[in-house]
Amino acid sequence: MNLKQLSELLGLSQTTVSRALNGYPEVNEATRERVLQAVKETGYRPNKAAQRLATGKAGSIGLVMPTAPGHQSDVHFGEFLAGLGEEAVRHDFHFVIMPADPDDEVAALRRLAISGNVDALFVAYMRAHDPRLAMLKSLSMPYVVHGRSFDSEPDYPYLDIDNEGAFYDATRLLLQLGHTRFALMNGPMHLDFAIRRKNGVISALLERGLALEEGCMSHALMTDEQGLLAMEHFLQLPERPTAILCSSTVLALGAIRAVNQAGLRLGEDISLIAHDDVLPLLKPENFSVPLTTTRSSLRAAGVRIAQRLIGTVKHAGPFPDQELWKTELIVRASTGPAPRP
Amino acid sequence: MNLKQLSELLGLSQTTVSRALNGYPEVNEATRERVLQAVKETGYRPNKAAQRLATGKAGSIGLVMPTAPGHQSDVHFGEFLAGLGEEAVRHDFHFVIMPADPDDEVAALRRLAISGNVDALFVAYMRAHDPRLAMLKSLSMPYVVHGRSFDSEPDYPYLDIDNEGAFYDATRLLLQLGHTRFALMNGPMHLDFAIRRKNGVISALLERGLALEEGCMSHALMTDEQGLLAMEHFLQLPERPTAILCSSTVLALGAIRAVNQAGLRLGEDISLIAHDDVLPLLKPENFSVPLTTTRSSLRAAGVRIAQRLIGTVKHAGPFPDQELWKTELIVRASTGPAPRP
DNA sequence: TACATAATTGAAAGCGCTTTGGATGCCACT
DNA sequence: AGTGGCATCCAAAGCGCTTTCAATTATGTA
Repeated sequence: MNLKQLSELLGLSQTTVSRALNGYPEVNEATRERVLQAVKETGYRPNKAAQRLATGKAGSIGLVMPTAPGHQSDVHFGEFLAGLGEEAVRHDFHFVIMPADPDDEVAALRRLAISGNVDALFVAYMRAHDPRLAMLKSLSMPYVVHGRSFDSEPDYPYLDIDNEGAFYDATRLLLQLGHTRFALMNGPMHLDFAIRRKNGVISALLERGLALEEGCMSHALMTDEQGLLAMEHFLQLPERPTAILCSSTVLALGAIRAVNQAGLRLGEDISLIAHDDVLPLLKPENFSVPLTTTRSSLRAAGVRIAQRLIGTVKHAGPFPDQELWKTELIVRASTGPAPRP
Repeated sequence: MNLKQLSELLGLSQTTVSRALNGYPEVNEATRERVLQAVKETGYRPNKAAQRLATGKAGSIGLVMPTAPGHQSDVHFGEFLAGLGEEAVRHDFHFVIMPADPDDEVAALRRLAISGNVDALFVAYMRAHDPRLAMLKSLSMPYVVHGRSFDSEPDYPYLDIDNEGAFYDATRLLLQLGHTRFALMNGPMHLDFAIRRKNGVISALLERGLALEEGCMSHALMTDEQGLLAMEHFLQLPERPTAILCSSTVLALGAIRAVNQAGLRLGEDISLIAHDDVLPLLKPENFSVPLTTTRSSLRAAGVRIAQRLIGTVKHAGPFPDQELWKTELIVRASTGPAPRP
């Protein structure tokens, strides 16, 4: 069933039927009713590809999903997607997800943009110097970036959390508890948030004349295995750190396994603060020793970004171009006074 | 840059350029080279919406993502998606994901199908009596179902794992270890796999003249909270079960928390076997007491389903219509002899 | 009654691509 | 010279929708 058939069925022109369906005012209410009725009966749905071709809009936002045979799926991605979805469903938007090898990000994003399949783009996993930004700027298609690139003054639309502030505050808390030997378990070094978090830690330490030792920093994929390995490494150091900052509850999961295996007690021998993206599967309060965290909901960020993206496409704006969310510091049992030597 | 402009630039007709690009044989090799060269220089990309409109194909597979404001994101979904993506990227396919309220599944799926945005559909979370099947059958669009509906002889393309066999085997193992009091921690009752797993347990028990008590069965969302609650309930029963079968490592996560909180030892006081979807975040060997599991990779299923779907769209078939994968039973430390009373 | 105005509806031209059904020229073969 | 076959290329017709421009009818006003 297409427009032509439907209009013939109704004895109307395609023009009128189209207008009736799209809520144009210049069509008789009685006629509109008839059309709507016929749609119900026939189950007619406009062909999206044709709509897009005609209007240039198609009610979809595009994103690239990093993937590869060895590439481990990322709960963070899924959680963010849930947020996007929650908002998208309210506006009858959908996503076009282009899977791409992580090495092929820029090209994949460009393909997606030029394909004419999407109205707006979303980009995550920002790198310190992200080549995608230049491309996005040249594109004349709405986009929002999750995170920031470290380069320069950000002159692009983004939503980010105050990573530096979060880890600064967390470090301060540990300092106040008397800790002096710190370690940072971070995400991949090339990612923007990792750098900011590191800076937050360093600047808080600097205020007390402390520094983050080279060996007390790990940069790795945010998986629990990596958390385990990093913590094992930290625990073997001659001057074992007592305060651990951790970029994700996923890393913390492994880290804590290592702590337990070493026969140490979390919150006593070792204090740990993790960043909590509010993953349903890893609630900090459900850890055997509840985790002190810096918290910011990834899903909420997804919702918000979808709002901005969809709003922009629908010209429902204006939206603030740049948002920086504060995180919450929530103290639970994984932090305690520094142990006496 | 569109086809017309490109062809004018080259002094060729749109026809020839189109053919050159799509690998048709009736175009001079020299001409084809020129076209390809021009594409490189101009960065021309065909408009997908137009291609789809013209050909009816657009290189995309569609799926519905259940979501709602309260709806917790599901790691299983993300993991499966990773599998789909891994295969899709090899064929330059993408997904169209339509987020939909779980109550609106059928309608959402229909919208997606009729939208003309996708070449094939994927459907998961099969229900015992799934209304989507009838719709899919009426649609004349390729699809593959993950799981089966319980209704009747399955006459539709599916990929499923042998849920009944898996839980039958798991139960047998526990029986051999001398257990007599069983409990089943299952997924939502209306889902097909939950019923099959239950049947597997029941039939193994029946062979020994045992039955699954009513109070020893829980049906709930597969979250760790629900696992905790269910296990707490089991542990309070007057005749406490000693053998637990568990539909997911996610449930097991919570269940084990409950076991620990009750001061019981996994693998001694309580034996537990969980089904393992091979989620990177929940490796059974990483649990404090490594988990005995029935294993089948969700991601591998995603890869395979994408293969079948894409293959069908590309007429690269034929593919077996129905696949039933055996699961592996992997014995680790969470199972042990039944405790002496 | 005559004419301007508003309310409805339609015909047809795109949107950017694929594909059918010819053209055209060139060669080999009778 | 006449014929058929090949290799190349092109004009134009769609695919299913939106939107411009114009036509038609109904309504109100002088």
